[in-house]
Amino acid sequence: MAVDGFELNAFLPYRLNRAAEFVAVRFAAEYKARYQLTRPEWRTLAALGSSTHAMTATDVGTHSAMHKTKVSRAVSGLEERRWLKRSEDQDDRRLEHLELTKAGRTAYRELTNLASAYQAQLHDLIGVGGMKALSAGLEAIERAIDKAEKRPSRT
Amino acid sequence: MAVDGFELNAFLPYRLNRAAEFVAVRFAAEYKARYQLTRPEWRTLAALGSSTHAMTATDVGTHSAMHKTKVSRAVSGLEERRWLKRSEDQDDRRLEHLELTKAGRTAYRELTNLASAYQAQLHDLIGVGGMKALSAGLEAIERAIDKAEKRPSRT
DNA sequence: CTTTAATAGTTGCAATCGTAACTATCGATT
DNA sequence: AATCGATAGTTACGATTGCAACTATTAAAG
Repeated sequence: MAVDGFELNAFLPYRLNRAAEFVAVRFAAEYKARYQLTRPEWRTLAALGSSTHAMTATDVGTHSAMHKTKVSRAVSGLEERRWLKRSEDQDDRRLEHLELTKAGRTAYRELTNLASAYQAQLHDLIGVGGMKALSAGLEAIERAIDKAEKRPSRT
Repeated sequence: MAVDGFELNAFLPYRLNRAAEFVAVRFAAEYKARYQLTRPEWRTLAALGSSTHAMTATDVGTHSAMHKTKVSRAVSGLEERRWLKRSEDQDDRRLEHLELTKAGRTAYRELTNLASAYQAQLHDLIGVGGMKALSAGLEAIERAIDKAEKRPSRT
């Protein structure tokens, strides 16, 4: 269709962004309405809530692909709500370990109910096949991300 | 792994956003450095450049999943560079048809070279299988988006 | 040890964003 | 044809963002 060899509809960053935005907007509207949570806050809550052990802010950033200042502010926000508490690392006092409080875990559980319901809607929308393919494709990217995180890069 | 039934690593909005962000950041750095282009500007340029006919601002917005104010500003930016020209619709004067100028098409061609090179890198990074799966999955979402666009929704 | 480089996290500030309100125009209803 | 509701696009303004610079701390190099 294009004169030269480039096909925008096959260009991954464009397609991914479009899909991610489409899918995120509706869900964000839900938790924003119910909890006045911002996107970075939800993503931080999710990262912490899904982890069995405490994480540092940097961990949250790499796990969610968020800029460190975004994480920093989200952490402050969640702390003000008393959904999260920080604790200094004894060996390395630059680090702070982040953990959800009881209230935070409760909120997380409620949010995951919303999330599950939304995931089910998406499932209906794109079908089992689409879901499986997407999952496999995202896994491939996630492997690449992990690989890239060993050899560092500024985010 | 999670206590309840929710698995963040299987939650589509989170995964998509993460992947999209990872993939977009590196590419954005390239065209920002070479052309001082913002992301919305690149996306608008891309939408127009890949289309055979003129588009309205609304078209650009739905095609790229960008908010209309973002599109509006990106259009102004591209117009100032003289990469894009507007023309009023004769039948409906609310509409303006957007087209790239010669300079705009040239820029688009240069940008698509960058894009192709980047796409090749991604291809290497995630492999043929990952690429195919991802493509199939994204297609499923894109179909869903098109469907959703018939029955409207505020973006 | 002392100096230097690297890392974790925060913050000031300018740039960007999205909501809501606005202008202008069109189509439908009466 | 006057009114009302919808749509295209813009803009004012408060909120959010990311860059760069900063503090504090640790690791590495000499």
